[in-house]
Amino acid sequence: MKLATWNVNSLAVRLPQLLDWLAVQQPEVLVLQETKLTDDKFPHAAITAAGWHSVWFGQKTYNGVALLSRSEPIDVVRNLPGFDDPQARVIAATVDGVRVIGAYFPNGQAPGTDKFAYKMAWLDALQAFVAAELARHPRLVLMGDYNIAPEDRDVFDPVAWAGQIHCTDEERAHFRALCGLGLVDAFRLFEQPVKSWSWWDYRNLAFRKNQGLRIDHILVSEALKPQVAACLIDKLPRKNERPSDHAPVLVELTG
DNA sequence: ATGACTCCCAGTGGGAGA
Repeated sequence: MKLATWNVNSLAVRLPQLLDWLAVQQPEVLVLQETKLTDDKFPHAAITAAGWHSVWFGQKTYNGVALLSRSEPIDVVRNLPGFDDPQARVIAATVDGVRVIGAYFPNGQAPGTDKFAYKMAWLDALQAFVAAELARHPRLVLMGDYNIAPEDRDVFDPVAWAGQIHCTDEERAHFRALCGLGLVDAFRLFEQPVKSWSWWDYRNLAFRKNQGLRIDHILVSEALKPQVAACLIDKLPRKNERPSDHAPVLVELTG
C-alpha cells in the first residue's frame, strides 16, 4: 500500500501534473495541500475519471486540502474539531483500515509574530486531535506539509537558518511531541541520501543548487511501523515546467 | 540585499509563501 503527500501550490495550475503523477505512481492514498480552491471549484470529475475517490476542504486563495484514494474514504473529518479556524488545513479519513490525516501546517512567518502564535495554537490543537484519533485508530498516518524542519540535517544551511521559521526550538519541540504520541518519521527509518529536501525556494536557482528544506513528512504509528517498507522523496515533479516548490513524499506499507 | 520566484486577487501593484 503506497501513501503519499504533496503540496501542489495551486491545484488549478498543477492539475495536469497531478494526473500525470497519479498515473505513474498509482498511490492508494494521496493527500494534497495548498489546493487554493473553494469547494465548488475542486476538480472532482477529472480525478474521478482518472480512477480516484476524492474528498476535499478548501477556501479561496490560500490553504486548502484534499484526500484522494483508490478505495472509498470513510469517517471524513474536516479541520480540527473544537478549534475554530477560518483556514482550511486538515482532512482526515479511513482508507482500507488505515486512518489518514492530511495536514497543511501553518507557515508561521517569523517568531514573535501573530502568525507564529497562530501556528503554536494550531499545533496544540493538532496534537490533541492526533492523540484522540490514535486512541480510536491505532493504525494511523499523519502526513503533509509540516512547515517544520525537524533537525539541522533537514536544512541546507543550518547556521543561516538557526532560530528562523521552520527551525525554531518551539516548532521542533512540537514535532517531537507529535512523535511522543506514538508516531515515527518514516523517512528516518531508512538510510537516506544526505541533503534530502522536500522543498526548494523558487528563487536563487535553489533547486539546481539543491538548497532546500525537508519540511514535508509522513509520520506513522507504532502499530504500522513494522509494515513500513520504504519512504522516499520524489524529486521528479520538481523538474517539470512550472513545478510546485514542494516535491511529493511517499511511503510504502507491506500487506 | 528588507531581493531574487510563483501564485492569487486585483487592476497597471501587493500580500503570502518558506
